[in-house]
Order: sequence, then structure tokens, then C-alpha cells
Amino acid sequence: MELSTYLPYLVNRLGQRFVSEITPALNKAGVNIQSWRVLIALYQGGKQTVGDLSELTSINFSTLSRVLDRMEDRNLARRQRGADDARSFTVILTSKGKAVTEKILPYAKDLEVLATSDFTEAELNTLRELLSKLYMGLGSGNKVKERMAG
Amino acid sequence: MELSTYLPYLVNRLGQRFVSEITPALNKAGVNIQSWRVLIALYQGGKQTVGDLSELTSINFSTLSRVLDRMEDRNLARRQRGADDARSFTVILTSKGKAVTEKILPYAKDLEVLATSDFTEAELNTLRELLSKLYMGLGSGNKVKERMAG
DNA sequence: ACTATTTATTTGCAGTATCAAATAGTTCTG
DNA sequence: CAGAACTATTTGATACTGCAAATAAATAGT
Repeated sequence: MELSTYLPYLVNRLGQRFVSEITPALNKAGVNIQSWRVLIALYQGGKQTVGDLSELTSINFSTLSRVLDRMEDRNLARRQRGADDARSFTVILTSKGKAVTEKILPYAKDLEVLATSDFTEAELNTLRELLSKLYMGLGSGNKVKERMAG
Repeated sequence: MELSTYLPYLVNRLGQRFVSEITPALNKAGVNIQSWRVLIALYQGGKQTVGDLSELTSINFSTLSRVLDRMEDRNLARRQRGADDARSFTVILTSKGKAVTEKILPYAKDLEVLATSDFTEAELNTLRELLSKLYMGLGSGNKVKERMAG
């Protein structure tokens, strides 16, 4: 086990670093990392159910439920009973939520731009593609689980 | 802000997925994800101070302190006053810690192998290099912070 | 229509994380 | 070598997370 080439290790440490780099900007705006993930997901993806939001943000649905409580308390988002299916809730950004998102967005963009200033466009595209491919390859109900079970 | 190409997003969801894929194997062995990170770090890196371990595992030092408490309770690792510098503690794997690590290791390796079964060797190497390069580029005291401050 | 099953979300609870302050030990400076 | 400044780690307080069970609504089978 060579840690320095082990993908879960490489991905985890990078993710942690992204979080610690963006955190000061989030603090200034009074939101935490999870709320921020919800904010951009809603900002970009538009209103969606709690379940879809959980999938999109990779936040456990039970955790997400409480993140949404806090966001409602702070008037960043609202839940609305699903019109078609009353089991579900549709989550929407409030205008304050939108404003807060737009305040943070420049920092978030800068973070990526500056972090990749040594990258060529080709490298950037390759990295994005490989990260997506790997994510897809790890989807639930796949060969990993099958083999693990044995 | 296109979420599907935003690196912090791509990295976070992949990291979460790695965690959820390895978790069943960890549960069977009675350790959580943080303890597992410490275990492999010690297994591969040998004994080291709490601070070095925090750096290597990306676990907040204060969190790590308590993770180590639990690991000592479960006899997976031990702290030893630093010989040269008595402020520091050297953390070492116990034989039980080593055994548990070796029990989990095959699953951890499989996880990576199976997740990348569609990858060519070249793609794998590229991905690892780019992840490392990005991590290095985000190091503390760098241009990101400088520009963020302005 | 009536009960069983499935799906979406929340909640109870116990564990886990993080910030800031405290502790303990070291180094630097005069 | 005394005291100030620094470094490594722990602890207190508080907030956050996630599993499993509970709730609530939809759908299926009879």
C-alpha cells in the first residue's frame, strides 16, 4: 500500500484542502461548507427535492434534512410541499440565499482558477474527465460491492 | 458556475463515494473512516508525531487527538512521549492495530482496482499526478490566500 | 376499497468534529 | 538563567453528522 498513489488518499487530502481554503470566505458570509454545497446546488440546479439535493451534494439525506432546517432558520432556502407528490419537499433558494451565493461565488471561482494556474487547458479537461469517469465507475450496485460481498 | 466541471465539487463527491464504498469493510473490522486513515498512515509511514500524522491524514489535530484516544482504548495504537522533544507524542501501531490494518487492506486495494478497471495505466498515472500537482498548488501560504485577502 | 409494500423525509440518539482556550514543554534573548 | 515567546498537544463547549427507527404519503395487489 503506497499511500502517495492511493486514489482515495489523494482525493481525500485534496478535498480537505479545498474545504480549508474556501472556509474563510464562507465564514465571512456566515455559512458553513454543507450549506454552501446546498447553495451552489440550488443556484445552479434550480429548485429540487430533498432527495435529489442529497444525491447532487453527496450529503447524507438525514444530515441534509438538518442542514435545511438551519438554512430555513437563516432564511437562505425554503421547503415547499411537492405539488405532484406530497411525500416530497421541493427546496428553493430565497432571494437572500441567492444574494449570499453570489457574494461567495467569486471566491469559489478564484479558488479553482488559482489552484490550477499551473495547469494547461488540456490537463484541466483530462482531470475533470477522469474524476467524473471514476465517480461513475464507483456508482452504487456495481462490481465493487459484488466482489466485496464475496 | 458549472457544477459538473467544478473541481471542488468533483473531488468532494468522489471522496464521499470512496468513503461509502469502504465503510462496510471498516464496520466489519470495527473501525471508522478516521481511524482507518490513521491506521494506513501508520502502517505505511511508520511511527510519527501527532502533528505529522495530522498533516499526513488531513485530520484536524484536535479531532485527531480524540481519534487517537479511541484507538488507544481499542488497543490499535499507542502514544509515547517524544524522546527528543517532550512536548510531542510519537504514535505507534500496536500489533493488534497492524493485524486489523492487514485485514482491511485487501478490501481497500480492491476498491481502487475495481473502481479503475476501465482505466488504462496511462490514465491512472495521469490522474494521480494531476491530483498531486493540484494538492501541492493549493499548499498553505500560497497565492490563493494572498489574492483572497485582497 | 383495503391492506401490504414502497418511497420521501424527519427525528432520536449517540458518536464525531471544530474553534478557542488551556496545558505542558522548549527555545530564544538579554 | 529568568522570563518572554513559541510549539505540540489536549480539553471544554458547542455544533454537526449519521445510523436506524419513525412518520407520512403514494402505489400495488387482491
